[in-house]
Amino acid sequence: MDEKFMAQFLEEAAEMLKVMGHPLRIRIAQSLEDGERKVGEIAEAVEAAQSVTSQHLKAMRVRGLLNTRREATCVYYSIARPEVYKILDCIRESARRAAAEQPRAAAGGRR
Amino acid sequence: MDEKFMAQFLEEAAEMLKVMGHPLRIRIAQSLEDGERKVGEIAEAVEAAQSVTSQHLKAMRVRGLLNTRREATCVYYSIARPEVYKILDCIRESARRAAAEQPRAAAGGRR
DNA sequence: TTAATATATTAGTATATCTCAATATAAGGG
DNA sequence: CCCTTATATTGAGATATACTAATATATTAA
Repeated sequence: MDEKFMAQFLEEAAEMLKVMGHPLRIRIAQSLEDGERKVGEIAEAVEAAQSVTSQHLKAMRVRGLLNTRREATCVYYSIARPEVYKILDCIRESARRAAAEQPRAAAGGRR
Repeated sequence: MDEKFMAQFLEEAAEMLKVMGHPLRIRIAQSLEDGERKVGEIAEAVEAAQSVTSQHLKAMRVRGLLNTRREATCVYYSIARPEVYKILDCIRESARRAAAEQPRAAAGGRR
């Protein structure tokens, strides 16, 4: 790969990570892991306002992370790139490690 | 894992991704993949000013992604968390995919 | 103590991001 | 056409981030 390609690719990779670097957007991605969902369903799943959810969905879509499909008045979003699953896996693995280090908190045990 | 733990973990995971979501910080991480390096070496490797490099290193350190070790006047940084390697792998895989889709650009072939 | 080297911090400014509330658009039903 | 439902966009204000240039700190050597 030549330098220009690599430099530009780095920019895009960074964008992708940055977009995934938001709690709500991670939850949105998680809510789409089992397949496509309507905006309303996603908003409910992540417990965020419709407007906020829509904005985050757009941020993920314009960077190519999500696909959309319209059906009547509803818009269905789905995961468009394998990187999204990879990142979710990475997060889960990280959570497992964190849980192993903080067993009480992770188990919900009282202090 | 209880909800509070999960919510807090999500915050931290998001922070981690967000920190990695910067081209220079990705390059810094790459420059540390084979082991620890001094700040000056890192700055040279990523072609950034000392001040800028130091600031980004700090951002990564305070989030627990990097460790430091002082030796005389030099400070050595190293990767502290497995997630960093994971993310770099994810990026490389993504680059491979992108290269497969854009063979000319990726190969540096002329137009 | 002073100088030299390596690294860190600060201040200032520009830009980006997030959230909220309100409003706009799109599609279908009556 | 008007109304309803679903989604998208906009504007405002608050906060965060990035970069530059300058300065401060730490460690060692002389």
